Amino acid sequence: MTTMKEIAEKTGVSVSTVSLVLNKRDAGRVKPDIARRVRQTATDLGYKPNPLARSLRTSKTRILGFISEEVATTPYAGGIILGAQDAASTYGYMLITVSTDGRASEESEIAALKRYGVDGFFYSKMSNRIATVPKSLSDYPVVLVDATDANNALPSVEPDEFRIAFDATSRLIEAGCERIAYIGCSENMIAQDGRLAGYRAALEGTDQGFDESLVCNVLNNGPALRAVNALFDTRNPDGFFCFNDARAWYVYECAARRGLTVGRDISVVGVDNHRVFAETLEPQLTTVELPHYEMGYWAACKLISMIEDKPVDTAKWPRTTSPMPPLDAPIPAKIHCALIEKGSVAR
Amino acid sequence: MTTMKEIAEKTGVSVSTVSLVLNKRDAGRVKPDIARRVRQTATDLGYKPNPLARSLRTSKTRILGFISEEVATTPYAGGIILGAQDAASTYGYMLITVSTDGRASEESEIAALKRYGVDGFFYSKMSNRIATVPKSLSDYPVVLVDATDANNALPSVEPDEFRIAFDATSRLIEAGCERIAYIGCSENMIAQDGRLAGYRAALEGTDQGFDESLVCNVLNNGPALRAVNALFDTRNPDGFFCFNDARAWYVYECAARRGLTVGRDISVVGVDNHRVFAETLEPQLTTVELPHYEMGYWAACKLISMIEDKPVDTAKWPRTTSPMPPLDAPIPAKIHCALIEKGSVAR
DNA sequence: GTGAAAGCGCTAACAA
DNA sequence: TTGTTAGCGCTTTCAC
Repeated sequence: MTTMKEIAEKTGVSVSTVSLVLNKRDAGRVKPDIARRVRQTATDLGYKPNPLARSLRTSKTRILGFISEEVATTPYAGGIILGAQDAASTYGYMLITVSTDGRASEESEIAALKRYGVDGFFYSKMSNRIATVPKSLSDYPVVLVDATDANNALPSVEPDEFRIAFDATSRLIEAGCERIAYIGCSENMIAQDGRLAGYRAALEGTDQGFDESLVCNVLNNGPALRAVNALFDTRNPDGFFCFNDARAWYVYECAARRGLTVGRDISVVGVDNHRVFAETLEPQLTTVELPHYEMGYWAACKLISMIEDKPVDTAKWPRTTSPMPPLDAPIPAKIHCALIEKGSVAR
Repeated sequence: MTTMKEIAEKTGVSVSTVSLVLNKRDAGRVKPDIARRVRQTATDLGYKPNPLARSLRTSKTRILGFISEEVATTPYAGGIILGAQDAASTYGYMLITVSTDGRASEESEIAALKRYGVDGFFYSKMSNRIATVPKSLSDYPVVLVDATDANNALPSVEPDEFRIAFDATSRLIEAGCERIAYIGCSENMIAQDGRLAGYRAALEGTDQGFDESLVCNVLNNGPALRAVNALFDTRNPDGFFCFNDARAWYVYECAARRGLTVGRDISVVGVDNHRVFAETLEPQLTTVELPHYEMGYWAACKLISMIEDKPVDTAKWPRTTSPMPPLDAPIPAKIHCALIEKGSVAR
C-alpha cells in the first residue's frame, strides 16, 4: 500500500504538496507542472488513499450507516440496500448495515455505528410506515427510506403509493374489466391509504365508478382466503388490483378452484414481485414493481448531498417511469419514487 | 467522545498507562490500585475506544467484509447477514456488505473493502453452489457461506442438504404416505444432489422403496407446472417433498384444480419459507427451514476465530436441531448447519 | 511500575 | 508557490 510519503519522496516534493494535489486543492497553489508530476507518480505507484488515516484527521469516514428492521424477513430490503450501495460506491462511500430485527439493540447498534464514525444514517422501515427516528440520531444527517417521519422533519424517500394503484387500476379499465376488485390490507398503513385512494380515483373517472362492495381488505391465511372467496361469490369480479403478492395468491387460489385462468378469464395486477412469484405466476400476472433499488439509490444521493452540503447531480440518478422529482428541495422533503411496471398486460 | 488523554488527565497518570490498563496488558506492569482507578474513571466518563485511531496503529479494523451475489433477489440473504451481524457484534466487529448482483464490479468492491481495512471476508453465494473465490482474496481470511469452495481449500458453512430431505421424507413416510414424490430442481446444484440422495435414502429403508418415476425435476413457470400436473396424472402421489417454495406452489396449484386440499388429501413438505407463503399456505404446509441465521452466525464465528487466531467458544453459538459439528476442525473445514423444522405435521 | 516520545497516514495551519 | 509543523487517538518501545 503506497502512501503519500512515498509519492512525495519519489517526486521530490513534500507530503503536503502531494496532499494538496491529490485532494484537488492545488488550484493556484501548486505549479501545474509539479501537480502533474505528483499525479503521475501517484497513478504509477497505484496510490489509493488510506481512508482510516484520512478519517482520523477529518472525522469524516465516508461510511454510511443503514439501520433497518426486517432485513431478514423481506426480500425487498435487498433491493433498497443494493441501490444505496451502488450510489454510495459511485460517490466513494461504503455502507455498514445493521438490522434491529426482533432485538432491543437499536441503541447499541447506533452507538457502535457512531463509534465507527459514520457520516450519516439511513433509517428504513420496510414498506412505508410512519417511523419515529431515535433521538440519538438527531445530530446526524438522516434520510428515511420507505418510511415517513412521524415528526415530518426529516427527508424521506418513498414510493408514490397513489400512483401505483391509479396506474394499475387504469390498466385494468383499459383492458376492459368491468368489476374491478381491490384486494387490500386491513392493517393501517400509508401504503394502504394511498393505494386505495389511487384505485378509487381511477374508477371515479369512469362509468363504472367506485363501488365499496368491491373493496376487500384482508389480513392473512385462512380468513383472508375465505374473504376473497366470498368476494368471488358475491360480486364475481373480472379484474383485481392486489396490494401485494400474498393477496394475489388468494385470488389465484380461488380462481384455480373455480377453474378460472388468470390472464384469460380474469385479470390480475399485483404489486411487488417476490422471486417465487416470478417463477410461478408470471407471465400471466401483471406486476407493478416497487422501485426499491431506486429508493435506495435516491436516498443515498440525498444523504450524501446533506453530508457534503452540496447539491448532487440528479442527472445520474437511475430513473423509474415517473418524472424526476425536484431534488434540492429544502428539508423536510419527501421524494416520491414512482413505480416500475413489469409483465404482460392482464388480458 | 472521551479519549484516553482525558482519562489520563483525570486520573493523574499518563496515556500509556491508560492504554496498558484498558487493553488488559497491565498484569505485573501497572499497580493494581492505579489500574482500578483508571478503569473507574473510564467507566465514569463512558469511555469507548475510537476504532479508527486504533486501526491506524494496529491495522486491524474489526470490520468484516461480506461479499455476496443476489442480496437483492432472495429473501434468504437477509437471514444470513443478520446472523453474521449478530455474531460480529457479540465479538465487537462490524459488517460491511457489498453485493455484486449483475455487475462486473466484484474486483473493485473487493479493492474498496481492502482500502477500508477489513480484517477478513465472507464469500457467499445464495443457495449452496460451487464457488471460485477470487484470487484477490487469497491473502485474507475467508469463509464461504452457503457455498462450497471449488478448490476445497477454504472453510465453508453450508446446510446439511442430505439431512434436509432425509428427515422431511421420513416425516412423510411416518405420516402414512405411500407414493411420495420428489419435486426438485433440474439445474445442477449441490442442494439438488444432496437432497435427492436424502430422499432416496429415506425411501430405500422402507417397503415402498425408491421409485424413479416419482422424481420430478423442473425449472419454472408453465413448463414446470405442466410437469407437476403430469406427475399428478400418472402417479397420483399422496405426499410431496418440494425443493423450494416455487416447487411447492406448483403442487398447490395442481391440487386446487383437482379439488384436493393440502393437509387432508395430500401431504406437502416444502423447504424454505418465503414470507408470502407464511401468510398464505401455512399452517397446512409443513416447512423445513434452512438455518440461514445460524449459517451466518457460525460463519462469522469461524472467520473471527481465524482472524484472531484463537478457538472460539462454541457454547455460545445458536443451535439448530442437529448436534453441534466439530468446530476447531483444521482448514479446509466444512461446517454443516442442519435444518430447522417449522410448522405442523403434514397430516 | 510508570511515563515520555515516536509514529501509524493524512490534513491544515502557518511560514517561508 | 511550496515546505514545515502540529496534531487526530491510539499503541508500543524504551528510558527512567
